[in-house]
Amino acid sequence: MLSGDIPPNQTIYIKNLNDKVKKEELRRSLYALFSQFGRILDVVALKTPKLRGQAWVVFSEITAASNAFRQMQNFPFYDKPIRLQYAKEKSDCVAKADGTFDKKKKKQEEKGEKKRKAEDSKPSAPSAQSNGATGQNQGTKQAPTSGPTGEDSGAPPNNVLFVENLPHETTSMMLQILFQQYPGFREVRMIPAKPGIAFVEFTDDSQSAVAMQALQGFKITPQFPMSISFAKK
DNA sequence: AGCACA
Repeated sequence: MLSGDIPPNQTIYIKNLNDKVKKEELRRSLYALFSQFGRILDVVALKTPKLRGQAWVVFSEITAASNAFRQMQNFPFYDKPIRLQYAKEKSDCVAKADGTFDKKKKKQEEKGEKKRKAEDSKPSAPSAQSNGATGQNQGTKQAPTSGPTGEDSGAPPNNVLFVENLPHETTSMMLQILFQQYPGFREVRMIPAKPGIAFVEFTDDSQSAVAMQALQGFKITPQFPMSISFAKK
C-alpha cells in the first residue's frame, strides 16, 4: 500500500520550520502568512523535543487549506523552505465544533495513557484560543478600503511605506514575511529605539501602493491593526 | 525526520 499521501484536511501540517524562532513569534508569523487564504481558527506550535520545527494551521474551510497547501509548498520562511502536508488527525478546535471531541479524547486515553484525570467538565469557554490566532483577517476578502479613489492619509505616493501601530514585539522578519508577498518588495527597516513603526521599501510607487492597499489594517495581534501610509520624502 | 492541541 502506498502510504505517504494524506487526504485533504482543513488543517495543514507544517514541518522543516526554523526551530530557533520563538513560539509566539512563530505562531504570529504563520498566522500572518496563511491568513491570506482564509479564516484561521488556530495555530498550534509546541517546542517539545519531539515537536519542534513543526506546526499546525487550522483553517475554517478545507478549500482554504488546499489553496494554501498548493501555493505555499517550499515557501522560504525564516531562511528555510517550509514543507506542507495535510494533518493526519482532526484538530481539537474542529472536533469541538463537530461535537466529536469527547470520542476523540477517549480514543487517546485508550492508547495507553495511564494518566487519571478527574476533569470531565471543561470550563465553558474552551475554544477561545487565548493568543494571536483568532481569525480577524481574511486577506482574500475584506480589504478595509478607505476610499475608492486612492485617498490616503496625506503624503504623496512613495516607493517607501511607513507602517505604524505595530505591537512592540513585531520583528522585521515578521513584516518581511507579510510584505514580500507583493511584487517589487525590497526591504524592511526598523529602528530599535522606535518600536511600533517600520519602513518598507518597494521598487516603485505603484508596487508599494498595492501592498499598502492589501495590508492596510492587517492585525499581527488583535489589538493592533497596522496603519500604512506613504513615507515622507 | 518528526502528527498535537499543557
